Amino acid sequence: MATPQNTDSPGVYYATTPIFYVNAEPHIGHAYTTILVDVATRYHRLAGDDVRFLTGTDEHGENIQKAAEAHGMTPQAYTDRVAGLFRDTWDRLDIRYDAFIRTTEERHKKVVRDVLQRVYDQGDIIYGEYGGLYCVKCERYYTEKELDGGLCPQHEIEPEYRSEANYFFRMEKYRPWLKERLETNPDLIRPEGYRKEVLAMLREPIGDLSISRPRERVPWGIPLPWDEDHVTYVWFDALINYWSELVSQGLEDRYWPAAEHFIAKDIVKPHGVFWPTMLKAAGIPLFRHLNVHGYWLTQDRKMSKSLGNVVRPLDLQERYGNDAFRYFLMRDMSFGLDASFHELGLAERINSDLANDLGNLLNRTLGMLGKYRGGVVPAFGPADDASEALKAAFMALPGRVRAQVDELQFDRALASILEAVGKANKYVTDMKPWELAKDPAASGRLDTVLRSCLEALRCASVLLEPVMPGKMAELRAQLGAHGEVTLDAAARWDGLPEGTKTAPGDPLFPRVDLDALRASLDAPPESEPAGREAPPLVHKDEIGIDDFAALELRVGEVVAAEAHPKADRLLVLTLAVGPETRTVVSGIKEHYDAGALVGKKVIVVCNLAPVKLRGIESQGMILAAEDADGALSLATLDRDLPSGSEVR
RNA sequence: CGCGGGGUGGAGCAGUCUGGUAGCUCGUCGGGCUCAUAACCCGAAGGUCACAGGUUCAAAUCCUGUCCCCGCAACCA
Repeated sequence: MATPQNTDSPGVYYATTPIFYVNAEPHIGHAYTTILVDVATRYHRLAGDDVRFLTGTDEHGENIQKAAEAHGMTPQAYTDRVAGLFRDTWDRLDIRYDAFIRTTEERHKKVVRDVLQRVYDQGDIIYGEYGGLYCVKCERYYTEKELDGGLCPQHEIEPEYRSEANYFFRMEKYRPWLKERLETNPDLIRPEGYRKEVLAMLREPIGDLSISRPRERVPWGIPLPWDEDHVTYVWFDALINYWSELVSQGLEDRYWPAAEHFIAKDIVKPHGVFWPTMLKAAGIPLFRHLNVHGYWLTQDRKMSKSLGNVVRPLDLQERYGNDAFRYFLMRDMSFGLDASFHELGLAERINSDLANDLGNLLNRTLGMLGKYRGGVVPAFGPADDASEALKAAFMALPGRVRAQVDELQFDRALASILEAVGKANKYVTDMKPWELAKDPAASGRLDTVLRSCLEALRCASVLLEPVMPGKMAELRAQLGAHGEVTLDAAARWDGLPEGTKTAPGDPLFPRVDLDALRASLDAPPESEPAGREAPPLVHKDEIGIDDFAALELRVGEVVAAEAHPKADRLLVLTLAVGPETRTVVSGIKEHYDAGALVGKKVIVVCNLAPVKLRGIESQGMILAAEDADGALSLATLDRDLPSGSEVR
């Protein structure tokens, strides 16, 4: 599991989540990454490793500033509130993090400034002089490769050389080094697919990284130590949290090279490209692994706020229980791949694995123990093949689970454990303890069966502890087990002292009524749950009537519409505006079928400067309303008026 | 020819790196058991592992090509 240069600290495990951007409430994506790290760190704690788990919040930048304004709060008050929201969520999900870093904390800012200064002093941060070929119309830079015969591919004009008043990190300089590093460290980024993706990024110039913004425009940031008129921009601020928190506690020597970063696949580039080159420039050793997981999909679309399909983790936690929810997330996603989230799938998983197999094994075992042995743990009776086989299956588990966890195969680790639980259930059926109980001569054999089941349950509870800390503690409480909870304890078949009094309780995992759930899922959707406050509107600067009158809006009739041949989201519309015909390229392909648009009368902005979009000139734009979820509706006419009519 | 992921019994997935009788959960059908949360156990039906070539004694797995689906990027005047 360790890479060749990082074998120096095999028993040390420093795991991180990304620091989450506080412009929204925590959702399932945040929750999954964080639970994942919680599970991974808890497994390493079980194994006795020296573990540190860091999470936190990213609180700087223009968007935060705007969001704070929109809520009528200062940035500090706003970020305080949202950071608190994240911490509350993690508490409720039973996340046991060791440290929580906020990028607005002094201890973080200090380290960021130190690192910046160090990189600056050695000449890897440069001002202005870098610049590049800039197309004034696109308002962006182009690399020579992107240019079409030296001309901007969009506007076919010659770009000008321009240098911006920004600082740049000389990232490109480190590209060959990083490439070589990834080639010689095949598991630095894992799973494999994401390593390949980063290597693909490194095949072409990655350019230098803009790392500052003028402070006058974005005051909510960390000023550069050598130029207080600029603040750090995004990544040089955020990524350093993984290092700054340790430094602030004086723990970098103890934990650093053993860093395990966990991220979702959308931030592979910053973590796979920016971060390693930054570390290299700062003279800090590389992290041990970058571990990349996929998305949870609902209705096969990415979970996102704009789609309005956010599954709120707290809702599910309340309905199904935190432990069962964590179990589902770990069991139903193969690390690195996307997975589908369906409430029904969650419920089925709970019933089959947790209620029927594990919970029921506990219930039937304690039931028999109470009936036949007064609820007191017996010594083993004589051994037999079946009991030995069951024991062997469980004794092989800790090593197997450990290996699977090291490979990030949490789904398989859980399957392995539940497979052993299944064997225990079969063992009960095969041994027929209820018959042994009728035969006084079989008393010793009955002891063996009961004791074996008890040990199986205890071992399973220890191995499942990292995923379901609450329920597994309950399970052991019912067993009367008070021994230590370690990987070693899961590798013993004598962890429950004879004479222990068990304490049967309520079913550990009540079954979910699937028929009722199916019925409720099929039922017409309830109206939007009340009580969710609408976010305040963000207003633009006030304008005068003259500004408005500068717009030339007219009625246009769609006479033809077809897909843009070179773009996925664009339609090419041909509009009749009075006697004129115009071509307008519009980004509505996902919302309207081309055919259905013909004949519609829409509002056209006629005096907008024409622009080439993916090779086709658009002569104006059409108006549409867009809601918070991204749904579009074209502005059209209430009564039929001829095309060309002016709109005011 | 932008980058990447996926296509495996009715559903959802693992297995593919490291070829060797195709596996898991759910669902269906039949049986067993009765300690237990209508749970547990056994058995059956159901798959030409997207398609076509190739390598091999042997291919879901390796190679080549094709088709389809999905993300990302680009694009949204």
